[in-house]
Amino acid sequence: MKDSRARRHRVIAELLRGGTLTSQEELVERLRALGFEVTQATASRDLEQLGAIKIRRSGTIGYALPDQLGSADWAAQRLRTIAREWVGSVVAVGQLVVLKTPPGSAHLVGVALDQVQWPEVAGTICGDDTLFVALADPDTAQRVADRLRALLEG
Amino acid sequence: MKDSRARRHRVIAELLRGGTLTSQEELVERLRALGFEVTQATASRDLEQLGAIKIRRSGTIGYALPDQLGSADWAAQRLRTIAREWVGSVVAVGQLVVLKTPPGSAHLVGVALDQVQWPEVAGTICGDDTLFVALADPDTAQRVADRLRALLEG
DNA sequence: GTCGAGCTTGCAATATTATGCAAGTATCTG
DNA sequence: CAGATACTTGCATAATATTGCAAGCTCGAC
Repeated sequence: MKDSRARRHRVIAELLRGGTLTSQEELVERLRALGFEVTQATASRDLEQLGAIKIRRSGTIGYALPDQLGSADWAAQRLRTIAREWVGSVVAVGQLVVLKTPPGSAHLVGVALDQVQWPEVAGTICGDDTLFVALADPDTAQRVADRLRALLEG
Repeated sequence: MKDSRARRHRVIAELLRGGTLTSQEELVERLRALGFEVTQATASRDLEQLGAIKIRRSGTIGYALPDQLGSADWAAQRLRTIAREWVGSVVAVGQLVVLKTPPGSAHLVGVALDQVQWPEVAGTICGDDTLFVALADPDTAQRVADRLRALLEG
């Protein structure tokens, strides 16, 4: 039984990538199905060693590797939740979209926006309560502003 | 008591940025000190709504906002842990550093490496069991390779 | 082989988190 | 204002996760 832990970790990393692990008990079961007999305590330690994080997105719980935070649906949901709570206004001006937030909260929105990785978005920069989103041209800015506004309502 | 939740969320976001929250109970206490009387149940829901994640780095538990994963010490520790387990060899060749990992695990290492954001590293690209790290020139490559090797031993 | 140091794991108990439900509040409609 | 609807929160409890400890391995030195 030499270094079964390394193999196990490799498998866990794949499972995490799959993105459907909702509890350590579930991980234990999945591992058992693959021939690894371990307990939940070990699962806990394994997840720590892999640097896995626990995230919750509207209702469901899950473990993930840090890089998966950019994964499309999770990022989109987060942007939606965050934007609804924190964004006061959305205005397209020239090639920019300007968002207003409560004081000190622009950064929060900026990060969520960065993480969805919309291809049109060249970059964002946050002040204290204001956020600039840089687009290629006024048309694109208009489109992105519309999409953001839709997000706030939908 | 109108929309105290929005204010509370703002405060929580700041506390998260501080980076020292280790449990929801602790969050409740910190909030109480700031004049917000809520229970752990609410703290749980608040953290979900903010999209906070739970991370563990060698020993300590903590909550964070997703963007803080890049934060220096956490990223460094993760790289170290990951590299030790997954990196087989480190070779500098010309302006590249080439890392070998077990099959399928290169990506894991690549992400950890991206996240530490070493300034010399121009970029990384991962195959299945191989990882190229691009540097400006052979000298830099040599230095980075050394640093990586030090990480594996230390 | 035998001993010891250093790891890994399970067990069991503790600690922490999540959530169904009901009560309390605000909001809207007429 | 009355009634309906939608949110937010606490309480209590269920569900999950973490950890001290002791047992069992592995490896290297003698």
